[in-house]
Amino acid sequence: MAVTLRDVAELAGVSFKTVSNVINGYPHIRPATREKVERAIAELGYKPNLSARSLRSGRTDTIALAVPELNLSYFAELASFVIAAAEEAGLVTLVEQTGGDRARELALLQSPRLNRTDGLILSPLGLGQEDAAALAGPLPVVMLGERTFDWPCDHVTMRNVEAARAATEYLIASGRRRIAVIGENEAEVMGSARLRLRGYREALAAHGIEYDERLVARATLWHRADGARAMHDLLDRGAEFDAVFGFNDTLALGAMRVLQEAGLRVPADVAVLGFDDLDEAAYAIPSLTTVDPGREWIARTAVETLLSRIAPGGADAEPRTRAAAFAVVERESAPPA
Amino acid sequence: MAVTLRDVAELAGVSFKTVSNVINGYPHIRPATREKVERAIAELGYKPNLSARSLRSGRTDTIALAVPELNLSYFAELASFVIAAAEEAGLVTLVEQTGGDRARELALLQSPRLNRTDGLILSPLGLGQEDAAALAGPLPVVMLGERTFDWPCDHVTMRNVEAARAATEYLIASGRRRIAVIGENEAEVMGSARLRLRGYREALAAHGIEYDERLVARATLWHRADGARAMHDLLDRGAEFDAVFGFNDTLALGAMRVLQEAGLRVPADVAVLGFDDLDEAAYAIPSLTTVDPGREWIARTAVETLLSRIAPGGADAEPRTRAAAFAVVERESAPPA
DNA sequence: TCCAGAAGTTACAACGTTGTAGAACGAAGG
DNA sequence: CCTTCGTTCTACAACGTTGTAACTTCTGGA
Repeated sequence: MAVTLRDVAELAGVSFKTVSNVINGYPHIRPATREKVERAIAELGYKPNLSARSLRSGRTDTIALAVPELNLSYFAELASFVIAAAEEAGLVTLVEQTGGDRARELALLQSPRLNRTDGLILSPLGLGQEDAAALAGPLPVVMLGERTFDWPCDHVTMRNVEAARAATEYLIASGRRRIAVIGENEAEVMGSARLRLRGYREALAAHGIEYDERLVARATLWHRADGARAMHDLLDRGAEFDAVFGFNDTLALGAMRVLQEAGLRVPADVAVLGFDDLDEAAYAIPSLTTVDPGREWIARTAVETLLSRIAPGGADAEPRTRAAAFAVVERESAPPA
Repeated sequence: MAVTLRDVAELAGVSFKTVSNVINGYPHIRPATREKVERAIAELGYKPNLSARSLRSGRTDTIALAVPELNLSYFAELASFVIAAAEEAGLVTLVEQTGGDRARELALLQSPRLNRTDGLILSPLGLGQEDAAALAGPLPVVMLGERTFDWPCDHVTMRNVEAARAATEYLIASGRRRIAVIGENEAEVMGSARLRLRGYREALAAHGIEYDERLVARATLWHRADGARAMHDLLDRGAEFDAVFGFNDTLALGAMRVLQEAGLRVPADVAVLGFDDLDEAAYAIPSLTTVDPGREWIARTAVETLLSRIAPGGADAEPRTRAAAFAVVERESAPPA
């Protein structure tokens, strides 16, 4: 039913292998032959069967991208960049959602689905050191997120600790002293939450401000609703603070909403600072001061790194870790000093 | 290098076809044989080669989802639901971004990439009636968006006209008379913009309010920045209005931001109403009154529709159109009467 | 005891492509 | 005119799976 190489070959009056050669840019073909073949291809509307091509050649020209959830804006924007970068390189992207769940992350790594893929970009939340073996397979994997475990794969990451420290110091520099944080999650062994908390604590320590556990609000998932809930917790328990650092923008925005519902003014009474620099942050009211973690660079670099792994001989290189530059983006919710 | 059926067969001491039968759930297999085979599969960590399976069987267990951009929150949330629904049905989702560009939409429809796919869910912006031929191929396509053209495929849609009319009537009922709209795009022959504008005009007409072109602001893309720009246009040209209806939430949020920058109070001076009910809308300040278009239902129904097309014999059925229920979600930016 | 039919297993041929090896052809060099 | 060597094209064999059809081996009824 579908048009095959043989159909094209017959119409062009050549062997089907010659058609294959034309398609694959084999150099030694007479211009006249090439033209005949190309005309036949156009006439029949031939499209190569990619399953057959993959089976034979081993290449799929497809990558997988696995994120916790696509309706977390950070991951949506990340995915958008990854897909665009992959497309530029001629690759299609298959998107998986893991829910940030260790079991689902592991299941994905074992899944035969990935064998229709040349590599995986994974943004893990649940995996730990004990899962290193699951990554040892032949499939190239690029991890998004700090190299906190000794996993045998490339990492493309943001500078969580440094950025969180810079963000906190920005608040301190603007005169805030009682800085609450939202997003701590002790279940996460070594993910962003822990690293950003560390940066926060380093900043406090560097400025002689005591770490106060009462200012730390938990949030396992990082939706707006979780930020709102966390802020309610803080308010309910009578915590006193003059700034809030949300471990991501959605948490910060959820919290900011609750602050204003409670009659507190942002930034007059409480400054709010986020992390991610979502498109949304610039349009919030007040606009959200936040950390730009270099999302686009991360996406492009992840694709690039994966491509160089996939390339012949690329599998042998030592695992690399590359970190994006970050910047505090000054806006209304936390004005500079 | 990879483990194949033959390796498993050898270890289990059966023919490789028997292994295939076990994997495919063929009923007539002795329990003892099945167990031997399963043990061998587990021991070798066998995973079927999906390219080979696709080549032979014609099925790919993959669907493609094409949206304009994943960093438009509406499409991110939609994609999240589609991927989840597909996964429940055992399908993997391949995500494409078209930029809402007719040429790229057409290119995708022609692309050999889709032959590694059992079907496509497409959210078109640029296609028109003249492109019907491009849809006539063998690949099942489910369109998201009103059946404004006579395309030979299924449609799963929101009730754009009715919902926009209801939204406008909601504003009218709350006492607003000068209602600006943001998002008109005459380049789009018959997309959401046109339909929502029609609903708006119907509502005005039904209440004896004259349609005033000066209250209509254009926006080709529907990012927050476009909403902000459109609102600047309205303000710059001295348009007088007591309400704004953004054709989607991001436009409305961008506009709301500019309104407040200009010193106008929402909703006291100007009511703002959006369309989409993004997660974000509930946390905006003020929270955004909007239309819930039934996004999750649309996503699930699109996957379901595509599945029934893919199923044997499904190709023959008449094209169906199914529309989601909608609801105006009352929030602060446009309080009820 | 034999036979029919079901249960259980296997052999073989595709699916459409690319890699390898080599055949046919022509041009250049002696 | 023969040899050599590139150019151009072709034949054949995979890649790993599933569909078809056939072959055994059982089971139960006459």
